[in-house]
Amino acid sequence: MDTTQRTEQQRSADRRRRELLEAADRVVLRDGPQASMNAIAAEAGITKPILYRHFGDKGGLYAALATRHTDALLNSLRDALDAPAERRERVEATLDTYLAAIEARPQVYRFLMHPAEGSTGPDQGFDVGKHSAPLLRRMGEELAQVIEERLDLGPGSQQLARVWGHGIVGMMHAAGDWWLGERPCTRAELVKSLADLLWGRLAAAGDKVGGPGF
Amino acid sequence: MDTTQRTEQQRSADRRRRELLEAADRVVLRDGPQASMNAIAAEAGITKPILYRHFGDKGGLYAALATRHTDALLNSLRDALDAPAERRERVEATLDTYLAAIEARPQVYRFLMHPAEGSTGPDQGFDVGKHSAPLLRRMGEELAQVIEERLDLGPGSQQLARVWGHGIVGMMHAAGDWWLGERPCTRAELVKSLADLLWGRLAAAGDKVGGPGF
DNA sequence: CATAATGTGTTACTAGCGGTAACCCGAGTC
DNA sequence: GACTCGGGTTACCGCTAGTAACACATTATG
Repeated sequence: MDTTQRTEQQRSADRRRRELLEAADRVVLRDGPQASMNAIAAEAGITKPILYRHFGDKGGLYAALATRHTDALLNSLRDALDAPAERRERVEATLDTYLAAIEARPQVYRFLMHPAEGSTGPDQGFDVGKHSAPLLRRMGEELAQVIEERLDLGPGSQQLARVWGHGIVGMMHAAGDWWLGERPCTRAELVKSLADLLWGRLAAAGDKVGGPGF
Repeated sequence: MDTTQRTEQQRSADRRRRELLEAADRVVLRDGPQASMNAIAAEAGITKPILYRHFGDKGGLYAALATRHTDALLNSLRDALDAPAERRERVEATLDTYLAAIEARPQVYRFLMHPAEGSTGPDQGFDVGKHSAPLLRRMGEELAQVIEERLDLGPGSQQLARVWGHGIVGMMHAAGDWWLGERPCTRAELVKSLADLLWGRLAAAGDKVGGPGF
């Protein structure tokens, strides 16, 4: 039988794969999104073609790497979302979890968010770009699912939940990106401000006296 | 005096610059964000070094191109924001303006949003990336300014307005990006859903019966 | 035991990118 | 006529993603 042999090889391949991913992780953490295949191969102590045998192309490597971090982050977010507390507290916890993650490892974050899909190569249409739902989309869909599962939104709830999921994720992302660059306030303040926004303070705010209103 | 001569040259240079930008526009509209300097030069009927003499590097060309479209879009948004109507209507008009813009010219939109900053070149740290506030930031700042000018937000209003500005822009962007890819509903529906989100319907919604609440 | 096959790795290459140095040529000027 | 000078080109550099072809070890098989 070659099944045992195949599993043996499979295991070995998986181990190598994990080693390569860890090396890639280190390089990305050091060099950011511009990490080149050469650099990653060098860090792993091997040469490029091996990387390509394992991951197909840069998109494949990106996908594998992204899936890892994405899964980890999504798990954290789910935990925050599932904590036993008031809705507002949960929202704040989720926002804070996300912001803490991007604060702790900005290089990884930038790699995930700005996958440098420019791909100087001649193959742009091939399978790069479609590799794995680029984190933002996945987060949006996940959040949409949670919203749709737990909130009573009346008719058209599914569509509404999806719009909100992507919208909220986008809000979180853009604000986080800006905050990470300028650090204009503490994380807690940012969380509170965003939660206030989601709680309708924009609609509730009064016009400034003398102004034409907004 | 050489002032007349200089203005003469200046005018000529400006004309060329505009021609080049229009050529670049055409290429970007056709090829998307991967438009190469070679392709742009070819479209303009000239060769690369001229482009580099005019714009410094790819970042400079991007900046010039982006500034153009960004200014146009920002003007449209300001108009929508300044229309004489209720706040809710203004917000909806602004959202709709943005979404209509990205719907009308998705290639340009993708070029502006995902500048392909990967920049395979060896110069990543030089001045690329810092060129011009990448649209999202500019929109965020503009919106923040409008919010801060017109709304009475109490203490810390400036910070709050900036967080909201970037957050709302991010929401609009992410939802728009997703919508543009999947087209799950009409533009009007999307606008209404987003406005509802901003109006606090998330906080106001009831828990789904039987569920643990959100 | 020799030989074929198979996985694992390398070197050396292609094609295309952003960016630049060096040259080239026509138009004015002394 | 020599001379600068702005606008243009060719030919190149160093880098990238990706690949073809070759080399070595191990293992299965005659």
